[in-house]
Amino acid sequence: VGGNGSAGIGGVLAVQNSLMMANNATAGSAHPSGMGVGLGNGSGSGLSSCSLSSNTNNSGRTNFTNKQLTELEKEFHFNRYLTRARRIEIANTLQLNETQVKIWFQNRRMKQKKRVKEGLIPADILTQHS
Amino acid sequence: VMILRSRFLDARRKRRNFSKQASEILNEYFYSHLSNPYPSEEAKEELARKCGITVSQVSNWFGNKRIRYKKNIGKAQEEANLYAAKKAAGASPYSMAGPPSGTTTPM
DNA sequence: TAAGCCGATCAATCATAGCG
DNA sequence: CCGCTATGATTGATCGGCTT
Repeated sequence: VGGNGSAGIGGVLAVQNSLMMANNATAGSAHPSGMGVGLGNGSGSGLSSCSLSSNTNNSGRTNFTNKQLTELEKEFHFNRYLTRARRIEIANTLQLNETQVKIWFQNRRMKQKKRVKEGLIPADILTQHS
Repeated sequence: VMILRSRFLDARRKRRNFSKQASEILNEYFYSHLSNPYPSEEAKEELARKCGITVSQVSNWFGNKRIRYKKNIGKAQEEANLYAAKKAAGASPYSMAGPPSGTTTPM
């Protein structure tokens, strides 16, 4: 089922492994808000070409490698927020766009917030207050 | 290769289908608000309570439902539509406005 | 004015549950 | 017991709104 055409053998393969786990705190604020209505949408996908070292699927989804995810996680624990310089450095090292690194951190923050919210994951290191 | 492959089956995808009743409640809400199937945070909390699941699970359910509903339209989905029509007839303090389509959705 | 973040959602995919 | 479909969860990326 290899969904994606990840190499058949001896390739990168790799399915969602268990690369998660982290903790932290920082509460945010949740606010409801009115928004678009109705279903429908229509993501305009205008993809084409691009066969560089980006492993994007048929859609515009990038499949990060374990290495990339590991590095991002490591960096995240070090700092949940990136500075422009750091972002550039990481993007360069991992061969990703600055935007992808930025987005990854944003999603990661949300993910953690969610975990703290319901799940009890926490403990978080970095509670430097009171 | 493929080694690593999910070391330990994380408790994440170890899902358990929601109870029939929970699905009833969720579907009722969904079809009763087809014109805008986006429950507010408060609504999600209440649905979560009634269904005995978490708010995230409610969000996941609606997310999946919306997408999968679209991918069908014109299938058993319309059939499920009468689901709401039936229940809504009984009690539905919500407003049903413009349904997805009159008859058949040309496309 | 532009850039970043948040919150919600989308869309594709994974992995398992459940039924025939 | 096996194969297939239904369904819950994960996640890179997008959208609108607000802040800096």
